[in-house]
Amino acid sequence: MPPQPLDDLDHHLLALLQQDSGKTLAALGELVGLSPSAVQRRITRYRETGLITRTVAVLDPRTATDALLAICAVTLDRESVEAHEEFRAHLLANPHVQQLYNVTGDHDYIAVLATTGIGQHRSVADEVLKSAPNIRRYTTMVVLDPLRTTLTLPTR
Amino acid sequence: MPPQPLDDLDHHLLALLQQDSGKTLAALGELVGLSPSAVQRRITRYRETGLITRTVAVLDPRTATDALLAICAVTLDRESVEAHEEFRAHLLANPHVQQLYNVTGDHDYIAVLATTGIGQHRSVADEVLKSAPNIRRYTTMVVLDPLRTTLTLPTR
DNA sequence: TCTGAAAGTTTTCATCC
DNA sequence: GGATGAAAACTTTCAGA
Repeated sequence: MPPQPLDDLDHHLLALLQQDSGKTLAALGELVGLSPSAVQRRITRYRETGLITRTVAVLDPRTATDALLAICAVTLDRESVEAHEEFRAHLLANPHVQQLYNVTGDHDYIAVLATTGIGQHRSVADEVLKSAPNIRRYTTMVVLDPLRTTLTLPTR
Repeated sequence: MPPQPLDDLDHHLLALLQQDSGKTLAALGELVGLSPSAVQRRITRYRETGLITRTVAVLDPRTATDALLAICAVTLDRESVEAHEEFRAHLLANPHVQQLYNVTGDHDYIAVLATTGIGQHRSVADEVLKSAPNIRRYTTMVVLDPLRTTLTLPTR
């Protein structure tokens, strides 16, 4: 799948779709200056090339049933490939791991845990972190306010 | 807007919609055991109550034009309300700030910066962090691998 | 009050130019 | 890239449980 070069209209469309994918092809076309069929062709291409992986509904963490977010910085006690693989598999198996990043610096991983409250957080943290293999240490930061939560990526 | 209690069907629907909002009402109805119109009524309610804030297209950070993610932990040098307000406004004004959380612990904020490469990252980091008000210190962790990037929240 | 079904409208999809 | 017709989806309305 050759990652075709994007033109100005693509950048514009992708920005719009990342803000709101519920617009009709006609509405999108009006905004970017294309016919609905041209918009449709481009969106189909984004999907086929894997640029757009999925479209999802976003819940408001402030409205959602007492959503509790926590950010964990994790350092492994071994740097072997197997240790990392084990750790990743363990965390990715848990649906409460909303995000997981392998990062540079003092920590190896940053994980975002999403639960419905402090009670659930405790049990998930126990299961996900305490029982995870190869962890040297971890720090948990409870989210007091999710000021912005998007997955928007710039395309240029 | 009364945050109406959710029943089992609501939990099921919300989980499905957070995974893929592209399904048709008929397909969703089949999965949860409701008619398309009943499904639509519920989804409309989620939107009206603000539980679902938007539906968006998700770009693959690995496929997207050399997307570079970085996670910054920020500590402010003053704990005044004004200092926090200033800092938040400054960061939220920048579209490259993909996520921003106010957290407990040694740091005050965790920010996720999304750029198209190290060059853009430098300029954004300069603009967003160096010129931000009230920052005592910050640490930047470059994302080597975005193993999971969702905004999925559990509803129970 | 919520569900299911049907009618009317809009959007999407596929093929054409 | 634009346009058209067919298919599909969504929205609204209404009657029943």
